[in-house]
Amino acid sequence: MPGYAGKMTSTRERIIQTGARLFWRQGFPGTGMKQIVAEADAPFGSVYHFFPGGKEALGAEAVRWSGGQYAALVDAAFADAATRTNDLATLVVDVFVAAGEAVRASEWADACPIATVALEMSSVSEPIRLACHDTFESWLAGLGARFAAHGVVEAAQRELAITFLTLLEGAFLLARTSRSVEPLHVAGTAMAASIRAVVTAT
Amino acid sequence: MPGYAGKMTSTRERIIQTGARLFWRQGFPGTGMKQIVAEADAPFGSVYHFFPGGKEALGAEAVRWSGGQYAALVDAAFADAATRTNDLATLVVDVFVAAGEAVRASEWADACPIATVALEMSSVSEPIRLACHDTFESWLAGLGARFAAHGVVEAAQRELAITFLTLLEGAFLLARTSRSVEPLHVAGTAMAASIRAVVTAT
DNA sequence: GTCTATAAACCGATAGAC
DNA sequence: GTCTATCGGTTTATAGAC
Repeated sequence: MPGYAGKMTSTRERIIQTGARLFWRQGFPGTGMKQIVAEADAPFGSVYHFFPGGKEALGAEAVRWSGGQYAALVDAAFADAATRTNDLATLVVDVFVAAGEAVRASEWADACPIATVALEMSSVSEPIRLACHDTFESWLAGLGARFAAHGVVEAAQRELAITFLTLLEGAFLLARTSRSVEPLHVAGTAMAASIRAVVTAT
Repeated sequence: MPGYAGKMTSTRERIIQTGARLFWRQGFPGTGMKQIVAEADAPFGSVYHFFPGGKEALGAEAVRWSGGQYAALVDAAFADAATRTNDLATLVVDVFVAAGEAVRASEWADACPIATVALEMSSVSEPIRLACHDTFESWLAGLGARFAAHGVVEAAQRELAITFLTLLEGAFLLARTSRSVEPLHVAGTAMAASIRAVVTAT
């Protein structure tokens, strides 16, 4: 579980990070407060001391924390792929393949850390929906900047970023249910096609 | 909620259809057996009479039922779009736009009927994961056949089908969290680019 | 097969001692 | 700020009358 191995400092941080990990794996309704404090090695009352808003407030905070962690992970994947190629279309194919290997390595359990919570809670909790929305938007901004660095014109940056995230999320879903990297590979090819379509048009 | 309005016959069918609707909206752990039987207007004991495997067995059955219903819905969307154009790339853009309007009309609540359950349960329940997997595969087969009817060569049919489903699922996720049809529109454009890339290559 | 009552465990949340 | 005990309600599942 890369990105979650950092040393845990305060009780509050330990609760957030443990919550983020459990919400990732089990979803929001599927994770109990009792399990969170138990695995965070914290007293039960602490969670309501630090999060007066209860489970909903903890969920929103955990989503935002996961978002920052995962952005760093994706950044690292891009940086690693950049050591092998400079062509953007080749680069994204490489990133999708790497994402597939990561999901396979987790035995098809760990893909996007917030997708499950987003689907479960977007029509139920406005604070959690907003946390997911803000997180996705921050990812899109990062992806757009990355495409810009590779010469993609400004008008196409956001569209390509949305295409990238959409393909990644959809492929994660199919990969987890099929226990196969095939959807990630196909998504990488599709992403390359979209990039080439934009580059050709300009 | 189109597709769920058919007359309900047996108690068993009523439980499956009500379960499917609630799992769609609230996810699997977020839906209680009590709520299902209450809304299905069935006695509580019936659910364990018809589903000795308990909630897990009902969940798998509900997923398979939803899969059939949704396939018919997507078929209808394609048929409707086909009254306006014969070009495959234009057709898929039309279908993605229509999907976006459907999600908007449900106030960003109803998108894919099984995606939430798939993410929640794929690493928890093997019967439910398999039901989701089989459902996705049946959708892919239907999409592949549709592309074949539009002249897509056999070697590219499955790849394009995966691209379509991946883009649709990812765009549904982003649309629900952002409350915007933008991801569906971008996904439609990306799908068109993939189709044109295949057609150009052959 | 239908339906009710209830078991046994768990849920989120709170009170209050320390 | 830490920790425990507990409340009231809910969960899945079962037992057993009809």
